Amino acid sequence: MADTAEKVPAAESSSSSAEASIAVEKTEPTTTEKKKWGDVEDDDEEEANAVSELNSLSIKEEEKHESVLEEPEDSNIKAVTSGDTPYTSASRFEDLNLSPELMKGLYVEMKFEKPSKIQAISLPMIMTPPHKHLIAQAHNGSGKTTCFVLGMLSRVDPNLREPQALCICPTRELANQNVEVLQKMGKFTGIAVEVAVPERTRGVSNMRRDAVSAQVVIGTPGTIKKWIAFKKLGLNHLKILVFDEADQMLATDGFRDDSLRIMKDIERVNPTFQVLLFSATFNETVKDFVARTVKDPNQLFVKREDLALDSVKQYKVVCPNEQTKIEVIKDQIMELGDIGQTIIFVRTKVSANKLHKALAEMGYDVTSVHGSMENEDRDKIVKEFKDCLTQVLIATDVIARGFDQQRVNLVVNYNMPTKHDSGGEPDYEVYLHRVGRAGRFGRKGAVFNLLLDDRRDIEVMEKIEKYFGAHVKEIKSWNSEEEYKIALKEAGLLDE
DNA sequence: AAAAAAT
Repeated sequence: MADTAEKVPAAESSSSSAEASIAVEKTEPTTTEKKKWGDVEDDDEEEANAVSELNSLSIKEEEKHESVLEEPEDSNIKAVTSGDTPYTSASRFEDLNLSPELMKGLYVEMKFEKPSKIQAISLPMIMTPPHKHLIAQAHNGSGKTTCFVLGMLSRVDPNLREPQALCICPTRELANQNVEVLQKMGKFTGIAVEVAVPERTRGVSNMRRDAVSAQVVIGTPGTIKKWIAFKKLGLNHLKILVFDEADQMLATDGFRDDSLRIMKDIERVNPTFQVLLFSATFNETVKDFVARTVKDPNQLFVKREDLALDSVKQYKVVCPNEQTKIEVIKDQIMELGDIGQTIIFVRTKVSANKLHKALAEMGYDVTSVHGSMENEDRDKIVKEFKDCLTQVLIATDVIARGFDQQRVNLVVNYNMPTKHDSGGEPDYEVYLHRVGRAGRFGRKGAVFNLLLDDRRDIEVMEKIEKYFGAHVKEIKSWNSEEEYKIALKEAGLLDE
């Protein structure tokens, strides 16, 4: 892997004046009977509220300021602890007892100043014995990656040349990205990381490799399973297992079977290992499952209405037909000039190819990425985009989650995200994740939802608005350049 | 349908 350090998210905890005013209530240690996450999140009854007041440290937004930069971490994160271990929110990295090498990585390499809100709350929970499991929900772009990467680095023994931390991700892109973050943050620690994703060379010689000696392994389910099966990934010293995009990793239509299998394999060897589950979204179904699967976890969560990023303005455009969508892309989106990078999400791989071809034939410089491409092509396209060599990327939902590129200011939903099985119901989680590709760490951004002029699309959009309690403004004429300009100015992406 | 990856 080439050195890609500078593309790695580095600003997760860069400070702003807004942060100074955030009050963190340090509640006394709570002695809590185990509370299922679902009990609290369904804040339908007073009972739930009572629980969260009594048993949680509740970190509240201190004041609403009309700041231009709305930081996602300004909003409420509720914590529910399990057991009687006291946790104190870490307002500074110094509070965490990290090694000097790790501190240097944070300050010098990552250029962090202090923990973001989710980091301040979750890191003590991750690091304090008896190392309880953790389920953590936090906004897109709020620094979740740092939480578990730092968690892994701090819990690993650099002198033991055995795998001790394992992180499982839904896509190779995400695995690679997390590896880069870990390498950068752990640069001075001497901790090694290995990425477990399908090799370029699909073939035989794969399993002739040596057993992994790196302390940290990050990868996708299939390859990890394979390494375990072939005894290339020893589990004897594994003490921490991380699921990135955990709701997807544990969803029935996701990677549930693989994930459970890996968990069981580890549990057999080491019953006391710690599990960390991170995502911006956890729907009710997944939540229930998680509550039954992971025992007595500490829990952090965000209310659905607080989850939409205020810094990203959302718009909808009703297009008379499919062809006009392409014209919108061509005449409006592609002609915008310098507003940063853009991701155009489409529903299928075929649409990705079609749109790519259509735009290329009109002379536009775009690239596209989806799961049927050769792995090395995928890597290359994504790297080019991260290096800012390309401005507009057409993509399926491969990169809907987690993809961190701070210069993405505009997301276009060429197709709205819908669930396949339930008759065109909106996929709320995917929508939120797509939107989250813009506005990383509180930056400004905009989303254009291109709707076909039929009931289905209109309804999907309405339901999404209702679900998140967010207003999505309409661009009244799909071909009015002026309206798009106004929208972008409003979003803060265009000057006068 | 997409995603991972190979039973």
